[in-house]
Amino acid sequence: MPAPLLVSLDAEFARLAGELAESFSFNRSVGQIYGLLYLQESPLSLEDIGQRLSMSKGNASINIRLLESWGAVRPVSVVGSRKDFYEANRDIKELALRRVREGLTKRFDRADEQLTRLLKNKNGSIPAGAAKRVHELQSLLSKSRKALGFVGKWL
Amino acid sequence: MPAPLLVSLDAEFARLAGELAESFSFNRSVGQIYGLLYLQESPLSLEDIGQRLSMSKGNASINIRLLESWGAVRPVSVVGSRKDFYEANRDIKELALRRVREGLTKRFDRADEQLTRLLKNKNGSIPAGAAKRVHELQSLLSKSRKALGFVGKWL
DNA sequence: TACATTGTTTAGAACAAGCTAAACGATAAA
DNA sequence: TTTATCGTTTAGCTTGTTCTAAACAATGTA
Repeated sequence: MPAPLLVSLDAEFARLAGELAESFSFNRSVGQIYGLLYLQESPLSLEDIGQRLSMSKGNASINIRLLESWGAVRPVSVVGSRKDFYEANRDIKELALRRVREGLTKRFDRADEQLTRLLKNKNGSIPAGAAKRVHELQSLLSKSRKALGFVGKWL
Repeated sequence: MPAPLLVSLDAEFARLAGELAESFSFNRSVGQIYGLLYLQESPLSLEDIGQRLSMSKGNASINIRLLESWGAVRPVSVVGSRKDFYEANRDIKELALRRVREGLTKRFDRADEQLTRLLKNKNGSIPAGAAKRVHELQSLLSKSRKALGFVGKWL
């Protein structure tokens, strides 16, 4: 299938959003969907989304629920229609900050916990140097967790 | 192959590092290699690394060069041996900050550039609302780029 | 020079992610 | 109740990534 010669602003914008999403290790579809909704004046249905982005409704369904779970899109009811409509939460700053904070907090906590367990399990058979380095790591984790509270302060 | 009952601190720590790396969308091997080197008292050769982590030397070679390109490990010469030896750069804070800053700067710049080109190409056929939103985006990008200069200030 | 030792590259196997199309299930309308 | 219209789930295809094993290249040594 040859690429279309003239694409709409929406489609092109969604394409870019898909690429950007991929560069952040999201999948392409969530980026395209969010990008499409970001520009709309009014909410779109799943069917709209699938058609405009040439993607299956199954795929649209899965990824719109992902976006919903992050608070990146909101379901909107439309009178006279049984369909689900969605609109974008355009506060990207707030969205991104929350996601970064939550994601990092979770991983830092998990890492800290695992290191503590490791030290406990191997207790007695740990070379002094290694123990020191693990503790340095935990100290960095602790500082990082605290610093997360200030993320976005300059935005 | 059954999992060994008693694993060394090194091996277990490398395993955790591999998992953590995966959670940050690196590959497992770079995490394991860096984790292994992080704890060592003295540099290890490629062969050492492959053996201790049960990975092929080809894989070790590729990923150690990746780590080297990030400044996460340093090659160290050892007198009396032809082998390449490596030690970890343990300044994780500096490593992570630089990587985050560089990665984000690159992506922000690219996105900004693409948006500008988009507006130019589609000029005339852009709804007012859409144009406003694209400009809001660019404004956020600009602020974010400036904020990157302050990342890590609280660490 | 011939050989041994080391790192790199390559071919392909194994695996994981993402997507489509179709089956399915639920719900509202007739 | 039957039918039509939706969203969700599933099975399987495609694609990209990661890894191993083996071939290869480079370099030092005898």
